[in-house]
Amino acid sequence: MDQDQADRARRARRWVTSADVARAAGVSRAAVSRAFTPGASVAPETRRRILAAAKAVGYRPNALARSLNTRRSGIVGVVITEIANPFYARLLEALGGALQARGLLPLVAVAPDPQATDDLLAHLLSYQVDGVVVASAMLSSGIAARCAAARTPVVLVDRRADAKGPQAALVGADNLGGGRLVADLLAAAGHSRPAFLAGIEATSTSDERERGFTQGLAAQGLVLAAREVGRFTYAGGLEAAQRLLARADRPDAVFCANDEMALGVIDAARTRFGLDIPRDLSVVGFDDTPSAGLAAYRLTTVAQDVAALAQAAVAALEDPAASPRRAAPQWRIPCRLVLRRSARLPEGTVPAD
Amino acid sequence: MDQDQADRARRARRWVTSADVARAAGVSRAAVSRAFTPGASVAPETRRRILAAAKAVGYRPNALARSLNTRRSGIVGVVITEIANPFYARLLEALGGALQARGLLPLVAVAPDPQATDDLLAHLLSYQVDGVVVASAMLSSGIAARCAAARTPVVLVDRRADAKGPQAALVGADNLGGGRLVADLLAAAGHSRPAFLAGIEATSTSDERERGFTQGLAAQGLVLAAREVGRFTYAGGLEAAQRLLARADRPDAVFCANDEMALGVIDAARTRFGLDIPRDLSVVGFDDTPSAGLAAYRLTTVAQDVAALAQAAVAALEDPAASPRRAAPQWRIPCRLVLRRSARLPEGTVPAD
DNA sequence: AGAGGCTTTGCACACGTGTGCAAAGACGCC
DNA sequence: GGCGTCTTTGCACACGTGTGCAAAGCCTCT
Repeated sequence: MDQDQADRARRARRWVTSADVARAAGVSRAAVSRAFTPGASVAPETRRRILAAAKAVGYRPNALARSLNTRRSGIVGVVITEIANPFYARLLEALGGALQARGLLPLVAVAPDPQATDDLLAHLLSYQVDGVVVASAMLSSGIAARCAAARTPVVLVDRRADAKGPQAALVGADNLGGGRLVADLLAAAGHSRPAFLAGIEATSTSDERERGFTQGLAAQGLVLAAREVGRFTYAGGLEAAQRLLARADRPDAVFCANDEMALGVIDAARTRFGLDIPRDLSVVGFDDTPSAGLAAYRLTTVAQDVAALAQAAVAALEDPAASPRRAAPQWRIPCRLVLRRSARLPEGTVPAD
Repeated sequence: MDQDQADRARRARRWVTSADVARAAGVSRAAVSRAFTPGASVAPETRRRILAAAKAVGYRPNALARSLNTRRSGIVGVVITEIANPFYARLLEALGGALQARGLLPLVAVAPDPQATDDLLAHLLSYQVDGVVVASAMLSSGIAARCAAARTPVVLVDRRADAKGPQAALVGADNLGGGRLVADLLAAAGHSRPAFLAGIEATSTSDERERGFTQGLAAQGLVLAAREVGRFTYAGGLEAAQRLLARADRPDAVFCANDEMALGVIDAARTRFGLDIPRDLSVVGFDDTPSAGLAAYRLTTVAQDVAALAQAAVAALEDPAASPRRAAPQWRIPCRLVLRRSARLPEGTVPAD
């Protein structure tokens, strides 16, 4: 009696376990485990009875315990900075959806700065994550080696890895192609003095967009008239425009490495130089952020297919070839030009809105 | 010899475990465990030797196994919808930071719609999360009961729980106070026909902001001149403004339940009615989204202290009183008015930018 | 009816860690 | 030197689940 009472008191503090269900359904604990494992060998009638008993006592398998011996946690680590940046916010949302569609869940680490990535990644790794998605942060060679040792697939989204050490799989927008699209557009609209506004130097996204742009211009017989750096921010765009538009040979078009800087350029052009967009200056951005569609801007921009990006990242995770090795696989998602009104339109084209 | 070789082969596929470290350091496995537990009883010299050995073999404790018998996973479930909404994106970023500061990590579930919340929450719960933060989704009474049974603290951010069943702790901005701030501002600026643009009916955030607004107006001897609903979206704001501004007794000020709708109202007022903001119409938003600061809008708005919101949510999680019970504790974070140029300024006040 | 094959079930071990308990060792005091 | 106290260490069990293996049950075919 006393023993029973003590037992009851202890039970009350514990979770409902598979043993409770087994007792309730009159089967062994192994049968309960099998009832919750899709392909397992259980008689349909037994499974039904067990599931009913489980529902009655409010049982759900403990994912932690399950992970411990299946060696699959169902968790994917995600390292990301500046979620407040609309592009990364959309990416995270799409990534979450893509993971959930496969029964996975993202364990998110917000990196205050790129240096913090290593510690966070180590923390994520201690949860035996089934994979890691690193967005907007460098991957140090040290941590990459650890992932390789743990046989944990790593996917970099829109970033290139540290040159040294094992390479990780890479998923990203086709920045080169996007840059070329803009070059073609500006050339077709008859611009002659195109400028480029970079984000942060030595960033793969900014670099690739620039290379694609200049290559595209060259193919059309044009050269870059000016170049500035705007740190990927609105304020940076304002400042860069100040320098860019004060030049004697003012550019007649600016391609910005992201939308936020493009909005800054437009505002500076209007308020500080009294220019009309796009009559006096064409401005093109990158990302197709929500603000780009606002009536006051109607920014022509290059849209990334965020959903496809997320799908590819998850697919790369499941592909064993994604685990760090010598030859790093790459997935490149095509970009799409969104024609609005911040850039002069070539003959015969119509804006999206 | 053969046995040893087979053993070695199996080891190669396994993770580095505490037993490996114990062997390397010449101590028992228990000592290794204690070396990694801050307050545990180990001789300093022994701990040093063990940590050195651990570093040498590349050992990090398995968080899953640890969670299994400490009953603390170090994971906090976060249910959130529409991360793409800048306010929730900032919230998630702040939440991640606040959790990490306490050694916790957010396991994020993206709810495609409020109905999906229950399944996702159940999934999160199976990972024995130490707590759950629900943002932007209702909490059904069924799942609330399950959390209570599992003794898992639940915090609702900016949402009220289902009226029935156990209540969860609630953290949110002081929406009533925010609404009153706007009422006072508009009254002080001499407006006589204030309108309100609601987000989604029966949403606690929209309702509370409206109540604070109308109460504040009443205190100043004013009444609501008109009221519309805009679904919290830019497009909804455009449409609502269409109806609002076509009225014979056109309002001279509109308070919108969030910034996105406010931007829609401004754009509709300018492009479809040729109004000047703020000469012909004052517009005020809520949230202080990044777009609100853009030069083309300079939206006067009510800023929520997102960092404080996140801090409070984490604090509420750690407070045992936050676990579902009869009396639900509430945390209310004060709001701050950000004066820009989309609303007429009272005498003697100066805009923020 | 009996043999053979297939399905279903339970036992027992494994996953990697934390921790109560007791034993062993170190140290100071009389 | 002996005793008591405090620190340090190891044993062994617990956490909750999955799964290989063998036993048992069932069906079919001869």
